[in-house]
Amino acid sequence: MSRWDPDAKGRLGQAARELFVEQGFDRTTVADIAARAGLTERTFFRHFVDKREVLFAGDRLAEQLTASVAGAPAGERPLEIVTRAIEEACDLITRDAQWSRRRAGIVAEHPELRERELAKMGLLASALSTGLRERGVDAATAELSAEAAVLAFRLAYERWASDAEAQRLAPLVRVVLAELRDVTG
Amino acid sequence: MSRWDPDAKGRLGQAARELFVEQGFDRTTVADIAARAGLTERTFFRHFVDKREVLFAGDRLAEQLTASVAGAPAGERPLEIVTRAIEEACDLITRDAQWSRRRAGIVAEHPELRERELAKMGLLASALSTGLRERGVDAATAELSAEAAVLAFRLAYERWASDAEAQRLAPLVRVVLAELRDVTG
DNA sequence: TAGGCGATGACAGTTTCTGACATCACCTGC
DNA sequence: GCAGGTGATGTCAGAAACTGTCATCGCCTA
Repeated sequence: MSRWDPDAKGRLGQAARELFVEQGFDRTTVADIAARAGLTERTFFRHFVDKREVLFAGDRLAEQLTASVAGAPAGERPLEIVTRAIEEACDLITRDAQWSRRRAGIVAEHPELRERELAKMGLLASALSTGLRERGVDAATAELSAEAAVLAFRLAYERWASDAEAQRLAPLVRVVLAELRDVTG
Repeated sequence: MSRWDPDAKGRLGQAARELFVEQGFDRTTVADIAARAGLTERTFFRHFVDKREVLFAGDRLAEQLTASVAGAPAGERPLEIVTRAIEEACDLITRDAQWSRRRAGIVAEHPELRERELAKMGLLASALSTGLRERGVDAATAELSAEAAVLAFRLAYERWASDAEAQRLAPLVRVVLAELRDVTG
């Protein structure tokens, strides 16, 4: 696998994941990743804006959430719409449970990765909020519903990742959302 | 003002703020900041862990929040405790309204600064959550109350910063919290 | 088969950030 | 007064992350 072989981005991602597991995020340089993928450092930065981004390439998530919100039945409460969109995404996210937990561990250990994760959550909230507004939901309700659902997802994901016994992620989102309702109610 | 004059950290912060306003965050190097403060780049990194941190040096915030939670009257609801703690912090944060708004503008324009801002919000939520648990609140309620209050603060702060007409920040937090209750209820 | 096009390489350069050691100002005990 | 300790700063070298620029490669098409 090198230079002109297909799926350079995928190979870079795979190489990065392997190296992060083998020797940790800090001690892996971008040059290491590129070398394992049979490419150069410069090419890495053409596919990923920075070194951290390789762990957050789930670009389709926002699109899927947007599509899910757009396809929700009429007359439903905004919070219910975005919550179900997130539930559907949960299965995609935790498809490879072992990697998901490993990845969560790596992110948890590195402040700069936690920052990026929070930023990505913010993007998801924006996508959901925009989707709701396009359905005619007023701006404040859209923003609050989206942020509340993403908050629930974030806390649920933390619990899921740190609990080796935990099975499916989606139900945990409902649990956290219920706790949020109790706390604010 | 140079080398052995007092308050090196303060001078670095002041120089950074001036330069960020004058020529933007990107085009200001750490060497520029240090030079204006009469110090060296190396000394900058002894006072701030990285270039971004100079805009987030409000270290006392977490302490003040913790103290505020610890001093709250017994028998109050957790959400009420953390909300009042945040309201008290609002006045500190917006003491210099002009700089607060300028700073918010700089942060909003730079993804890497938005990341850091979100991370700091996370630290505030952790501080509030810990404070609640030390009062005997169960872990889930503490976490949810803290995160809900910080979410309300974050959205309120966004609205305040982007609305030149907005006066005090604290009442906006209550408004957003009420919206959150409506949305989840 | 020539030429256009997109992806990659090569290379130099800037900037951020770190480690190691020297130097300076101040304070303390004698 | 002065030797020595202590904390803050300077100096220097260097790694690593990123960026700009131009050359090169493989493929596709006229």
